[in-house]
Amino acid sequence: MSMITTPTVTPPSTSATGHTRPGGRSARVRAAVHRAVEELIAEDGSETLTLPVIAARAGVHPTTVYRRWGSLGDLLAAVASSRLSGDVVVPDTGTLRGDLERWVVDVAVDLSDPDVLALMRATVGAAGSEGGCACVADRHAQLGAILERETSRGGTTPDLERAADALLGPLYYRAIFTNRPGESEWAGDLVGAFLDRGQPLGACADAR
Amino acid sequence: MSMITTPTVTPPSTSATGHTRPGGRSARVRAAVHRAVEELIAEDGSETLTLPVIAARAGVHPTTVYRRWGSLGDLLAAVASSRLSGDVVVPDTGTLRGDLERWVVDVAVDLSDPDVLALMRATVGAAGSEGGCACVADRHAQLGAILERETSRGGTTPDLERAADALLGPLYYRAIFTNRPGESEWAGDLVGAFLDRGQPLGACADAR
DNA sequence: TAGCAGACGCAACGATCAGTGCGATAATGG
DNA sequence: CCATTATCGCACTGATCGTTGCGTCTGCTA
Repeated sequence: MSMITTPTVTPPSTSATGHTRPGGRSARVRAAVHRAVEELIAEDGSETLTLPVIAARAGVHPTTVYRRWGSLGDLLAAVASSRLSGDVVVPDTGTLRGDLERWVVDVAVDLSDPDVLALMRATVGAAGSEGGCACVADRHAQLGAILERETSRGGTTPDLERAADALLGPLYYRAIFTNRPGESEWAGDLVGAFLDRGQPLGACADAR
Repeated sequence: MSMITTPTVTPPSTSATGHTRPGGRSARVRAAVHRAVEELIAEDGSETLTLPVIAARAGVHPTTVYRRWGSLGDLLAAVASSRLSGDVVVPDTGTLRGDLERWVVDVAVDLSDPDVLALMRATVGAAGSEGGCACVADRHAQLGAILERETSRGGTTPDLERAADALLGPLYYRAIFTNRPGESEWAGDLVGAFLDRGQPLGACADAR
């Protein structure tokens, strides 16, 4: 097994809300609504984003959306949690550095998509702290899996919190609070700055 | 001069929109609307946050809010830019490390306020990328001032971008995407991890 | 002090939203 | 294959939003 998928939920196929009836029509409605949310956010950027508009785009009655998801925040959190999960697999390059570098670059590439950014912003704004957690929960789990595998290799691994601070922190900070999404090159340097801690001060600017 | 204030705008006193008439009534209306936004966000957390509600809380006619600020996103960006600026001064402790440590702790304390968090989340969600920039523009300028002063002392300073990634990144990442706002102790360690780069891997977890 | 112009309040309009019973449909389990 | 029940569509209502035109007020300037 050279690739392990993310250890989050989504076990079988469609993965509805996971409660009662993940059958055919419900899954179809869910997919349509999710796609409508992504499309609308990609177009208007969370302006004039209301439940009736989403329902109309999805070809679904507004009542359905109100009943299944309740509020716009919950719907956005669900869409974000579903969209931002599962599309990044954790590679196994044999070394911790290689795993981190490839994974960080993948995350940076994903974060460079304006649609993903708009979805994350809207989710954070409408769903509060739980929305923010929904955006990065999967990434946190992936990072934990990478570190855990290094542990199973017998290597010494840094703390998960520290790794999240040093890697996820700059990535998401740049994505949300600045206009430069951060290129792949810069993301790779992030891993170097985190792992290689023997360089003198000031040499980090051109340490590549 | 032992303290230098932030080098952003807000030169004289009230600082209206800066366009034409910063006089008495306009400033009063502006202050009332700003306070209303902060109060409402602190209470309901950006749920049911609309312009008529804000106007009613501020004791101002909704038309005024619509005409002066236009959209909810612009209003939130203005409030955030005003609220998140000027309340943190850049101390001068004599050393780069001391300046950074005190400033980072101040930022962490400010970010531990739930009201500030709610305001930032709402701004990011409603105002898009410019809203995010408005939230951290002042902090970026303060960090630049700290580094610039170290340069004027003759010391060698790290890159501003790197410093923002290593300090602002974890701070705002934790504030927005997690529920743990990050204590002062942890914030101080951030500076150490950024400046002291001679520790072996894995020792950072208990490097305090 | 007097005129000017920007800023505000008022009232009204159309449009849309959020929410609620009720019947119909289709997916699940025996 | 059939009963059950979760899920969805439909029609409807009250409430609120966003916007506009016009008159008034007040801060600025000659």
